[in-house]
Amino acid sequence: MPRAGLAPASVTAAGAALADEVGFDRLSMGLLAERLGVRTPSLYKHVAGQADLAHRIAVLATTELADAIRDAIQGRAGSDALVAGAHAMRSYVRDHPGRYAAGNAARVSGPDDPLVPAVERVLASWAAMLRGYQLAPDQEIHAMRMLRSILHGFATLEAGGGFQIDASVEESFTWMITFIDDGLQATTATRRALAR
Amino acid sequence: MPRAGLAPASVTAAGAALADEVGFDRLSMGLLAERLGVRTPSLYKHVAGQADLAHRIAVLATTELADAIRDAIQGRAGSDALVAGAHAMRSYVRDHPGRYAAGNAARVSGPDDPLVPAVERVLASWAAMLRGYQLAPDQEIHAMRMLRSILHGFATLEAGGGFQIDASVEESFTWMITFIDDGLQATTATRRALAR
DNA sequence: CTCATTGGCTAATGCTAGTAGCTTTTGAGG
DNA sequence: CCTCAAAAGCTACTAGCATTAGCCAATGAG
Repeated sequence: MPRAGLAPASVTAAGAALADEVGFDRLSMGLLAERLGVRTPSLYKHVAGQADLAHRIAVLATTELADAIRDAIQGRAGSDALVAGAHAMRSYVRDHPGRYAAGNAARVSGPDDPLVPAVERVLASWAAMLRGYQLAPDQEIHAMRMLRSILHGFATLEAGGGFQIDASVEESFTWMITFIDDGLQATTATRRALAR
Repeated sequence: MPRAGLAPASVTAAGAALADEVGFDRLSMGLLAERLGVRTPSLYKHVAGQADLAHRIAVLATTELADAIRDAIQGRAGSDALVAGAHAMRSYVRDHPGRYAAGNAARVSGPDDPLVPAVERVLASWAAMLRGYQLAPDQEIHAMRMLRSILHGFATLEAGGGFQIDASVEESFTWMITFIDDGLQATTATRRALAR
């Protein structure tokens, strides 16, 4: 019997690709094994089980998402950075719905969990982007949470087919980001006016 | 063997309660049967299977959510209605995370699916609330989608333990709703200024 | 060339959803 | 009060998926 040349990373990558195809909730060890041309028990030589596989996919997805957002924001500031970052995130979720679902389902297992730095990188990119708006320090956390809520909410509703009405989802997204941008600028402007 | 006096509605209600306790993803037929003091196969006399049970819980949750939002908005307008409706939704998801997850996982099965009118009632309440801001007609759909995104996103992130930093989640929510309210009012004001 | 390690396999276990078919309760109508 | 058909429980069983045990061949360092 010839070897398939698998490794934890390649199994994880194949699992992520499969999750994107069939949906994270339909991902099974048997299906993944079949896709890799191997029998189910062989997978256990590379990942500890389904929970481990899901967690590895989550780390992969979060890392990829962090990269995508960082690259999009790179060299931009203010509105440009917000628009670019937001679109990068939406694109990522649309292209990789299964991985993103894995990322949402994952829970941090301990202090050494590689998911922790991956999540921190995503948050750091958003924080860097928001810095361009020069918000009051005590408002940054609120703005950050709002941003995460709106982007995560839009992405998951879109992925779940939640936007049924026949109106451009693209247009709604742009409108929404403009709305947030205007509001953030107004928040800063108000603060400056009060400081005078 | 005495009868347990079950019915589709009571099985659904018990399933919803159990989902809230242990999480929607951990809900199983066996666990629900045990909770109801009955053997697993007996449940199939009342619901067609796990998929049917999940769908019934989704309909229940969506209906309850629609009621909660309608009651909160009742008799209020503008900012008051937004604040009340948003808080009602957040409270509902915090109190019933399992049901809400069932609602999110559900897909409309056909034109006679009772999930359809339930979802429509939720959307109708949000539409009624937004009417108080007197937005331009072509902006209403965008505002609606933004509102759904932000509330759904915040609720799911909160339910999933996504807000780790030691800052008041309550305060963030209030800040966020105020931000949206300000933006909606500014949108209307801008339109009025332009109309002059 | 040797041989320990690694990665594949088959076989078997256990858990969960779901089905078949039997029995008892229930309640409507004689 | 009796009859009896429908409904609601039960036990026993099947099927699918995750996982484990244990075997054997491929690999590569010495």
